[in-house]
Amino acid sequence: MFPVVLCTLELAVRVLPRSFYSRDTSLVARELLGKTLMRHVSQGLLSGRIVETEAYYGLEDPASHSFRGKTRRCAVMWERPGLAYVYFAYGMHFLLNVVTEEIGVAGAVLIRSLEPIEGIDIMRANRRRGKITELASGPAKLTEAFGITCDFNGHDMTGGELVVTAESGLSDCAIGCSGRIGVSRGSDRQLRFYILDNRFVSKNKPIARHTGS
DNA sequence: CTTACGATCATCT
DNA sequence: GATGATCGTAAGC
Repeated sequence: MFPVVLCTLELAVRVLPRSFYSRDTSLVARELLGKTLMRHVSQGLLSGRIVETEAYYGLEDPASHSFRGKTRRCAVMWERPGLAYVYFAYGMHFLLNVVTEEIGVAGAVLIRSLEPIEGIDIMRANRRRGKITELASGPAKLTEAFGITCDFNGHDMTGGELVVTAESGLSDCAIGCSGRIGVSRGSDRQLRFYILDNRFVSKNKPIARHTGS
C-alpha cells in the first residue's frame, strides 16, 4: 500500500553487506556484475544494473591511485570495505568506486556502466539526454545520471541513500574481461569485467576477450 | 561506422 | 607544472 515502506523493507533485506566487499578486489569486481546500484533522491528512486566494472589494487598496481601509498585523495581506498571512493577527474567528471579488501589494504572497484532500470526520466533530466543507452554507459555518465559527486566520498554503501543490492535479475550471464580503459600503466592486467553482449557496456571496448581456441 | 581533440581543475611531483 | 580510471563533438570513411 505504501511503496516507500515496501521499498525500505526490500532494501533492508537485500543490500550487500560489508563482508561482500572485504575480499579480493577482482572477485568483488566480477561479482558486482548483475547487481543493482540504487539511490534514493527527493524525486524518487534511481536504480541500474551494473554491467561493467574495473578492479584497482594498491601498492602493487601501477594504475591505482594508491600505487605510491596513501594520499589525501585516495585515503578512502585504505579504509573500511563498502565505503564509496568518489573522485574528480579531467576537470569535469566524477567517478564512483566501492572500497574493497580489509581495512589497511588499498583496493576499490570502479563502477563503469549501468543498465538503467528505475528513475529513467530523472536520469534523462540529469544527463540532458534522451537515449537510454547514453544515460549511464560510462563511469562519468552514471555519476551524472545518479547525481553523484564528491559529497559521496566516504559514504557507507552498505546502508543509506546509495547502496548496491543483491537483486540481479540475471541468472547465468557470460562475463568478458579485458585490460582497463584509460590507464597508461598496468593496462596489461585483465582487470576490466563486463557482461558480454550487453548493449549498455561502455562503447570503448578494447581488444581482449577469451576467444575459446 | 571510426578516429581526433578540447574542455578544465584537484591532486600530486 | 604536468597529468589524468572521460565525454561529446566534429570531421573523415
